[in-house]
Amino acid sequence: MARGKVQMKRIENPVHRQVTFCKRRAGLLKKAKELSVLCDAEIGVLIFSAHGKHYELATKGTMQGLIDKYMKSSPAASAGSGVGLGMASGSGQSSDQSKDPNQDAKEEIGMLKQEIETLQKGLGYIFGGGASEMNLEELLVLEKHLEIWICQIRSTKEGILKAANQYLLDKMEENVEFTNIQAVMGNIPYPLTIQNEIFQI
Amino acid sequence: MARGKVQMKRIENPVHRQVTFCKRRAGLLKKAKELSVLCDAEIGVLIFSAHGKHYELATKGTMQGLIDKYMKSSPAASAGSGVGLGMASGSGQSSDQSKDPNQDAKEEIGMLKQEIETLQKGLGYIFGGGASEMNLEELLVLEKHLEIWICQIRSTKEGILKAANQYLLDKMEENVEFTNIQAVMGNIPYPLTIQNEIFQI
DNA sequence: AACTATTTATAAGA
DNA sequence: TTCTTATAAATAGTT
Repeated sequence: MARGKVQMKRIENPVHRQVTFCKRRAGLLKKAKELSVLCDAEIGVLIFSAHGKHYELATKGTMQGLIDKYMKSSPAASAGSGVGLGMASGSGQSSDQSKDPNQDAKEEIGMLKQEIETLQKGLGYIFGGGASEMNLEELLVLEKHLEIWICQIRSTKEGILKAANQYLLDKMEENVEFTNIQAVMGNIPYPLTIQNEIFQI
Repeated sequence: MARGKVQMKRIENPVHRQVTFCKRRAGLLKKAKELSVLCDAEIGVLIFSAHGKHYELATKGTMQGLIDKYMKSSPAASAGSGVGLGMASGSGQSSDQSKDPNQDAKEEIGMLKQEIETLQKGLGYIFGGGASEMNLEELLVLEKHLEIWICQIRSTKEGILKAANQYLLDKMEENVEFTNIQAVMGNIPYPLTIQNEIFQI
């Protein structure tokens, strides 16, 4: 907000990001306190930095008290899908007569958030600690895996192209004409078995 | 903060207080989201108005998840995992007035679904489209990304090694002796900013 | 950590 | 309420 607009995306420069984190964290906590004082509201703020450090603010009482209050007034968010990594999308929307459409929306939002959390966990697992740093050894392992992965992709690509050629040759013998190679490619099924192996380190 | 300074004390005029509450609440949640996105932090905000209505925001996952995390790490410093792949989620949830709660909810659901789609795509590329297959074009895209990723890893590796060399040279000048190169490497921090880029296709 | 040039947030008024 | 606008605050980039 000064000397240039800032893009609303993760700041990639770690130093810059850390500085901004400090500044904006202070700003956020200040704003929270002000809102609490001015409007007589009870406010809790929890901040977990990407590196695991945490900061908190609770106006009027303790964070624990606030959490208790939240637990009581919140529609007990316990889902536990246990999706895994081969999940299907979409949200289960109960179609039977539900009383309050607003309540429905809230439930759906809760479910979606749960699903997002699961997905993020899956990705985080793959990338080894999410936004944290990797050490040299981990880098080497990752590099090796990526190399293997690329090899397999290239070989799969080759397989696809060969299959496509064969397909075309076969069809040519049958005197079938094609003008749309995309359509042909789309018709060729092929197994893609490479990925599931890669990241089971 | 405009057209006159405001005293930092409870606003006595109820109408004025309510208006300010609305405005500043929105501002606080916005700031929280921004901090989360810019600095890759996980943030939860709980607001209880004086009259008991409550509002909440949880970036990255659910408030429940955040609370669990908070409970575990308790008021003390500790290391967390913090996944985060560079996307933000969350939104304010209100229990009473907003311009149009129904519209808000719909928008939020749309955003969350969008986010899930993005995440699934990321996972899908890795694990092969959920259970489905990848077409040639997708393979090419993936190959390209992997190539870029490997390049970045190699450049990061190089950076680490250079830093390590420099570190050793510096220490040698100080006549410090090392027998454990691992320990030395472990002391060298470096940024690894590659992950968040890769799957933002 | 300080310092500004700017961008944001927002108090008051309509 | 919502929009507008003058002004206070926050803060990005620099030093």
